[in-house]
Amino acid sequence: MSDNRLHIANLPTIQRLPAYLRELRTLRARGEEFVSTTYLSERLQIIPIVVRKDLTVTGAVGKPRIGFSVAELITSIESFLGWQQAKQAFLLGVGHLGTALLGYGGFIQNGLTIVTAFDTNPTKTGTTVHGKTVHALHQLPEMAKELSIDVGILTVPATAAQESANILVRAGIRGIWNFTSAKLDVPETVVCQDQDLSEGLAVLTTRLRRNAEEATDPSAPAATANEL
Amino acid sequence: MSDNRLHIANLPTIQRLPAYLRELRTLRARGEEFVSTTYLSERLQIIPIVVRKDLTVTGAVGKPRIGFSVAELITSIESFLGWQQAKQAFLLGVGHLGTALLGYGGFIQNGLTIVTAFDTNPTKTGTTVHGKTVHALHQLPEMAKELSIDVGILTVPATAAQESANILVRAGIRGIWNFTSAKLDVPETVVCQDQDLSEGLAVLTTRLRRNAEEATDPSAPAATANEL
DNA sequence: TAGATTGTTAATCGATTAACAATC
DNA sequence: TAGATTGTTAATCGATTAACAATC
Repeated sequence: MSDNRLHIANLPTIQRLPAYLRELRTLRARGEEFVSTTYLSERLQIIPIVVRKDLTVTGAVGKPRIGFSVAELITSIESFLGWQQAKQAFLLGVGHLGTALLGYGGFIQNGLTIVTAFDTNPTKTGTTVHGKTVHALHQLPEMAKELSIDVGILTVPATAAQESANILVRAGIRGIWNFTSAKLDVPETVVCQDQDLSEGLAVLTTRLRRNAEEATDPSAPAATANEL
Repeated sequence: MSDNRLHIANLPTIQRLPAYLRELRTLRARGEEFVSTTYLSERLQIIPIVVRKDLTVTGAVGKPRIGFSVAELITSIESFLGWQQAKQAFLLGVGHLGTALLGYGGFIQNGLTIVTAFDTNPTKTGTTVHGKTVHALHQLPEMAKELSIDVGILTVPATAAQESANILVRAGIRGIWNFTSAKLDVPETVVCQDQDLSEGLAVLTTRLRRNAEEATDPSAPAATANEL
């Protein structure tokens, strides 16, 4: 078990970190200097020991009896997530969802700046959506060379997803945030993160069905927080 | 270990089911009658044994040497997820994201129909967005009584999220799909599914950071599919 | 029959939870 | 000092993976 293990955090932990960060920023805005895992636990409905384990992973160190420095904890989490310096992103596909993401202001706090958008539709190229110019897709390689782009956000139709991903890969982009339902083939050097709404919907409807079954059959075991 | 356990599937399995379903529908459209787990495994980049375990959970039964009936497998997954008969949904908050979801055609295939939308902004109420009328929020309780609504989709600002959730709960809605970053308090009888973009972004940026570290330090252990 | 595929049982692995020691 | 909180080590639990038997 080498030291390298230290920097391998588990997936659930990583997914919980943004929630801590949000709460911590609220505390900072209120001028709070210290925070305990007990407090975070209650606010976020996560059991205390999980909070403690999660924070440990980020390298944050607390003071017994006092808790964690809010400012230090924010820095620890941000640096762990790589959110300290904003990643530059291209958005591909200015449809409904692409437009919504262009207008979403929250990404800046989460270390992501959408630099500009691309589309193949000539009625869209040249227009400005939420303050960002929409360029023709064929301009992407050239613009990627000039700007230093880390991430491509894919909001194109599923049928155009692989082709768009190929363009991003060829342009040297290292990360793809894939909002389409297509399963993409990318080289190992490129990270592809699927953001599939149907996953969340599947969990919701399954939980609904289970809840309904419990209501009609009280002998059925209730799902624990861990199960669903 | 009672028989009831059979209907408790694990979360990762549930999240993978929509991908199988999508692939199966493509096969059905092509007129394919049977499919093997080997095929699904290759198409979706999921190892065969996981596919087999996942399909077992839905109650589907295959034929050795032949595979699963595409039609039966679709039915098994749909019924497991509760996607056979579409759930009726109200959407609250017709901003960028709400508008995008109203315009998204894919929900129907995933057992969800957005019946109508609500907003507090008088410039929006009365208008039609992607074919759906936007009603004033105060009309919600009355309309929920008339229509049989299963799910509320929350795309309001985070600051209005709890208040909106309260309205939904009072109107008797049993499931909330929460697209805001607010952590909601709801009764145990109500299922609240958080759909938080920042979780996915956290995973993406952490994987990017790790990939970059591996590139500079080849001795660092590569993350397995399981880790991230 | 041979072999591809399903389905089950056991082993491994990792994440969660519990217990408790350390500390300010 | 007493006690709340951190941090670590061990135990439990569940999901993944492996091995293999069953079957058409």
